[in-house]
Amino acid sequence: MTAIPLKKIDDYRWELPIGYVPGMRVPGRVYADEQLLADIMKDESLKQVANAATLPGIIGASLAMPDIHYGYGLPIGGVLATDVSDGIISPGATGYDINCGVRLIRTNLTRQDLPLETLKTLVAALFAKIPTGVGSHGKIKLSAAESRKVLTEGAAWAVKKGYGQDADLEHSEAGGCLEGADSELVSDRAHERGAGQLGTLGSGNHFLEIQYVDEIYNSDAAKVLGLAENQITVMIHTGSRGLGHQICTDYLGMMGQALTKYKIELPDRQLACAPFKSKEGQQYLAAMRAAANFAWANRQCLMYWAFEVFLMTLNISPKALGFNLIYDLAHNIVKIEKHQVEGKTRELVVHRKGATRAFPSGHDEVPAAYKSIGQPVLIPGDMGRCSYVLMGTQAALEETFGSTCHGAGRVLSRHQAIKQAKGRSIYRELEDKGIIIKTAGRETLAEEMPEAYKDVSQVVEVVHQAGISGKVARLRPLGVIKG
DNA sequence: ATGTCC
Repeated sequence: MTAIPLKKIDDYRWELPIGYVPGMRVPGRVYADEQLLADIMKDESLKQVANAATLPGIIGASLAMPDIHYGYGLPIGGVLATDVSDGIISPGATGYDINCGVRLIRTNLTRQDLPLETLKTLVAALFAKIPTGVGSHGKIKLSAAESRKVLTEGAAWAVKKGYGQDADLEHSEAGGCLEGADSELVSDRAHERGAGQLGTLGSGNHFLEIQYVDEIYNSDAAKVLGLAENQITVMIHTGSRGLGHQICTDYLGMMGQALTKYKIELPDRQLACAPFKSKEGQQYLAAMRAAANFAWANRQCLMYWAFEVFLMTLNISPKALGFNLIYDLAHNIVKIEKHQVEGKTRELVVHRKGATRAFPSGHDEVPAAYKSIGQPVLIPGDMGRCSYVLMGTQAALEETFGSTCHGAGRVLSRHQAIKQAKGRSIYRELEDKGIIIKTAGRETLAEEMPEAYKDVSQVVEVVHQAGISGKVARLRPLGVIKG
């Protein structure tokens, strides 16, 4: 095996020099400590970081967050920015689950309000109400006309239908809707797959979790977000389901042909792309935005049903419950953003694939309520350990196009995890730690067991120490439903 | 992630 020529910049930054892969236009830059780096070097993800550095119009560096692992084309945990004038846009660098993302909800409850029996009842009720599992269908069956509205209006569609309130939209990245979505550029098959899946959780690492605030690192920021120790929160992690997956598949096909048409040479066809300004590039952008809007509507519906379950199960008033959205963000998406590049403002095509936007205080796109502290960054961990709330920083804006990590990142493949879980009861192991789980299938529980993931605390420590986000609070799981 | 192989 050839050694990877990584150059240490400091304890948390590593450079992958131009030349590691032929045709690199910029270096790669990896955010990691030595221990995480050892895991990262076990798979081919650094090669994928280098491959992305060959893409036309790439700006700065091909970036990798500490939770990177091997993915389709670009690693999960990769950030790729290109210039709108001469750069490309790539579905493989965005990911199959378009606008996979996280939503965090605060409540007025504390841990004491949820003794074990109440918690069990709540988890069972959530599992009964919210469809989970691969291919699951929800209670909303969208007509063709309604489907088009969802794809252009996003979370606002759900709020208009009564699933939530206007304040939810203000507390969401992009207000829960990207302008410029075009439902006409979404295939019939994608529409069909999405029609029955609005308000469903899905499978894999997607979850709905009841948590409590276990530790506060920044009390001023926590106060602005409405978080205090022992408070109950709810986190929802899901995306655009079969609809986004189908859109990615459809456009990967189109981009494969675009490579020939636009004479783009790549080290890996999984990075298939088209010039941003080309017809193909613009069509993918508009379809990708439609999928992103579906995902925002999806998380909005799920939040509303969770709200109903809490009200019914605990038999309290909405006011007493105080079920308010703190923030909702995308961690698989392409955004057109203005950034400073060598002292000049340039418009960039920012691909974040398993990476979270982390804009600083004062930034235009941070909700008014959080302007003083910066954009909330939500980092889901595995179901046995913890999740984090961070905030965006100026350093992130300057170094990583305003980006940070997105989660723990797998260390065991699904297959390896199933093998290691043989003969064990993961359910019991978690219950012994006070965590109540309900999943559609035993296999998901094994695939998603805590040891299948890196320690999210270590990942978060890297981005905190590197300064590309700041720790605000740690959340511990109490009850989880999964697909 | 994903009607985990149209």
